Amino acid sequence: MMNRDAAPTARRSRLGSPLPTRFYDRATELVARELLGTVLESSTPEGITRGRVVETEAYLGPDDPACHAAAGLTMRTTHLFGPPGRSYVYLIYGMYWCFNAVTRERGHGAAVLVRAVHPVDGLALMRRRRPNVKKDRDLTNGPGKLCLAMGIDGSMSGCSLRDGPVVMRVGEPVSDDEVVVTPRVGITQAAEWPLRYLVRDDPFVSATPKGFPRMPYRT
DNA sequence: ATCCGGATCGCCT
DNA sequence: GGCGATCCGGATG
Repeated sequence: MMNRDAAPTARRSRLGSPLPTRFYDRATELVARELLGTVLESSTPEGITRGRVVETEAYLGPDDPACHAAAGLTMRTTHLFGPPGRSYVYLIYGMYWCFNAVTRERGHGAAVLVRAVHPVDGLALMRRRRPNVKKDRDLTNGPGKLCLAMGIDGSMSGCSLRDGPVVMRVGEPVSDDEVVVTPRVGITQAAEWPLRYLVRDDPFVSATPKGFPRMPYRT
């Protein structure tokens, strides 16, 4: 019983270094694009899981009506307004966690939501954490799903992504021609803004809603 | 394959 | 008081 579903086949190469803090202190759209191909790692008492990032969304800050920063600095958005290179993990719909990497300078309030990863390590642990999932592709093809599979929750919000327990590492780069851009999923404000980035043809990318335009990536 | 409602609760108006 | 940066299961075509 190996690879019961299609293909957890992301390259199992040497472990990359944690991304430097300056990686995050740039335009959020660029960080979202360049986060594709990096490796998200989570360490918990149960073990380590890793996944290759295959889908992200940029949330630009106070002038982006879909971004939590648009509501100003509140208790919940403390870490969103913190320094770049840290996690911002928040609860949605009262029951799911969403993982973000904070971008820009401290106090700006921008971040990149990781929407899907392709499992690289700890697949057995991911399956154990999601006992009702039948096909491996449903383990991590959504922002709430990947947090469940990787054991990421609010206690990890605000952690340094160089020190853990959640770490982002250098991975196999994704070329521009593999990147597809669409509007962001599940929002009503600024619903047309093309700020979702995904790796074309990766089976772990979440579903693109009907009617969404798909654009090539243009620098 | 696609659509729809229910779950569940912290946060903001 | 109402609404989410969602997920899942059940109904429908």
